[in-house]
Amino acid sequence: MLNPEQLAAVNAPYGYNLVIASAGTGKTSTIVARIARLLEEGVEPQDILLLTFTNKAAAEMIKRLEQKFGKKAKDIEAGTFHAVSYRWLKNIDSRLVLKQPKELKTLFKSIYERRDFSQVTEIKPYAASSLYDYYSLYQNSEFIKSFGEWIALKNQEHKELAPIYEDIVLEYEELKNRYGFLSFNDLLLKIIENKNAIKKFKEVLVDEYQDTNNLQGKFIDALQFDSLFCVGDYDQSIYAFNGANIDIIATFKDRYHPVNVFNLSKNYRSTKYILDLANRVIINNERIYPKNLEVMNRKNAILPKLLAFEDLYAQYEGVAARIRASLTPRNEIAVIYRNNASADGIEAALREQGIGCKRKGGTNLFDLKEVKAIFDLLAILINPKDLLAFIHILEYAKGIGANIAKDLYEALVLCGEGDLKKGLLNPKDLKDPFTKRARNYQLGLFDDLGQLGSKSRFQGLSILDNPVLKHPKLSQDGALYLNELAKLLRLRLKRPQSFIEHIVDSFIFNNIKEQLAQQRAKRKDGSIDPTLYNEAIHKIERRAALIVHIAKNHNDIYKFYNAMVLGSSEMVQGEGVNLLTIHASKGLEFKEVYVLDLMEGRFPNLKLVSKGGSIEEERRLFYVAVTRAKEMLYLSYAKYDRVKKQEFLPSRFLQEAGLVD
DNA sequence: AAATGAAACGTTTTT
DNA sequence: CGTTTCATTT
Repeated sequence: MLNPEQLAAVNAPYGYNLVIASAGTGKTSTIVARIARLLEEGVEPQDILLLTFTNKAAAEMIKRLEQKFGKKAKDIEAGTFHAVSYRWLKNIDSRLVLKQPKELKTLFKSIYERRDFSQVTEIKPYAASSLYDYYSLYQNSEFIKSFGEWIALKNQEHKELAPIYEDIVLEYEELKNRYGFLSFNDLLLKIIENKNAIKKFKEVLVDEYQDTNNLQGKFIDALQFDSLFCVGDYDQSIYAFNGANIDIIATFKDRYHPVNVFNLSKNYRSTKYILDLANRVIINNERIYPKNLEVMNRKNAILPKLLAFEDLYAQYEGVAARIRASLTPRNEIAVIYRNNASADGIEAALREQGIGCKRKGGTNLFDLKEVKAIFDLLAILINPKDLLAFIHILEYAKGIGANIAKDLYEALVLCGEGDLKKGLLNPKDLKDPFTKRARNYQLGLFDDLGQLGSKSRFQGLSILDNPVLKHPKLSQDGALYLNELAKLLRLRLKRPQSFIEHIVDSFIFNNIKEQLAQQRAKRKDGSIDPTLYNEAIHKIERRAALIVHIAKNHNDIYKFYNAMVLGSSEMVQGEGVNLLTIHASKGLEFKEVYVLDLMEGRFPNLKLVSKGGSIEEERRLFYVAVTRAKEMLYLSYAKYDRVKKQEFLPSRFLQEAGLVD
């Protein structure tokens, strides 16, 4: 049932509509009802675009609409900015390959490391990783200045270095292009470039509008629509580090004419005590518009409780003990923290007390070597020129490192006329596929590659006639790996599930499995612990089976691969108590909430504040954290860290909340 | 150029 | 604590 405020928003005329929806005011229901109304009015589902912050949020809203409208709700264009961009780009080019940010960072770093900064200035240059982060932030926020200009303006001390930075970025873009990689940012940038390829929508709805950054803002500008419906809350903007620009929601009225602004002020989620506490703290931020929340939840109001502990680990144990004693169902309890570093402590304490829990984010499935290997093999299968995946796989062959792998890659691409797979299976018979290297030798830039070897060094391989086998430093193992890779590539498969099954059954994957298990079972003296070894093998096989299982839900191999890149962090495994960062908790609600590590320095995270963050943003984080709670809220801190021998003061937010003096 | 073992390092948040 | 980097040997 909708209240009059919600109804007013739902019935807004076509045009520019902004809904200010504070925490717990039924934002999702309002968006769902708005879409329902559009459908009832006869708007075609495919003419509605719903942009959300996570794919899970989009899926939930569509699910609710399906209950009322059946299958037709699935035709609504819905998802994150990135997921939707990907879907559209796929219509233009069906073979896109997304890369994990971590991988791209490695590529970036390899370019960075070839530069010499020492001649230019005394200033210590940004580390490769920071420079990459700055570049990503630049892409998300700046459209007029060049990267060099932008970074020079941001930090005058680096002005001398800016041309080098800019050159690195240029080369990075070039390489990314050559290897056929797309980053998350590229998805949006490409859509903005190709805006004519996108059809016109009747209405575009944007959820979590306060966390829109300039790139996403530009994306919305690139769309054609009759009507725009944005929903957000200034006090819940917590993505400044990703370029989220609070001005976008604040200047909505100035950028569009005429606008209708709706305000949802009735909070259905939390009790009065919880809301009062949240408001006492957020009031310390400058107000853009007044906030008078009306409390609708009047049941069992329990006072929020401060939990103070002498030591960090006493805190984790204490919170776990409380959860064990709690009568609330485990999956309605959440433990929320500012920094992922808090997660291990609380997870261990919960496990120790036999309490199941599920963690979102943190250990990405993709971070596991065996999972990475599966997807690298898949990448080689579907991307004709994936250098990084090729190097990663060949590095498991004895006698091959990054350098030889790169030689082989370039030679294969040369023999395959731009296609790695062709170079391996149907190579042009070049006398010397390593000419590039030889030319460098003539310039005196590199050591001699040595005499080309003979292909007949190797026997019994099905790729015996491949000219890249002439590489003088290629080992038996290396040749064997290339041969096995060729066998894998020769398969003509369709369904993602068969792809993954064949990868998992392959010689290469089993060899990698063996190597990883041995590594993981190694004792200090170098011997292998057989129990650990069997355990490791078992774990790897279970994970491989999990990937096969996930693949069953997909029909298109490209879509499957990219869905894994786009959505791997949204997957959660396990049952029980929810462990989340504040950022991950956005949009969720729980009956009972614990906020951990409320110490000055850690939360607010003052290191970040000094590096360009802001105390206001930290305060909004606190606001988001406490407003996840429906009935019970526990705020916890420790006075001392025994391991780091560090004393803590309670967070200033606890003072502002009136819980400590 | 690769493999191995020893030492240092560092820890923000997400699509 | 586990990963990343460095130094040494082959």
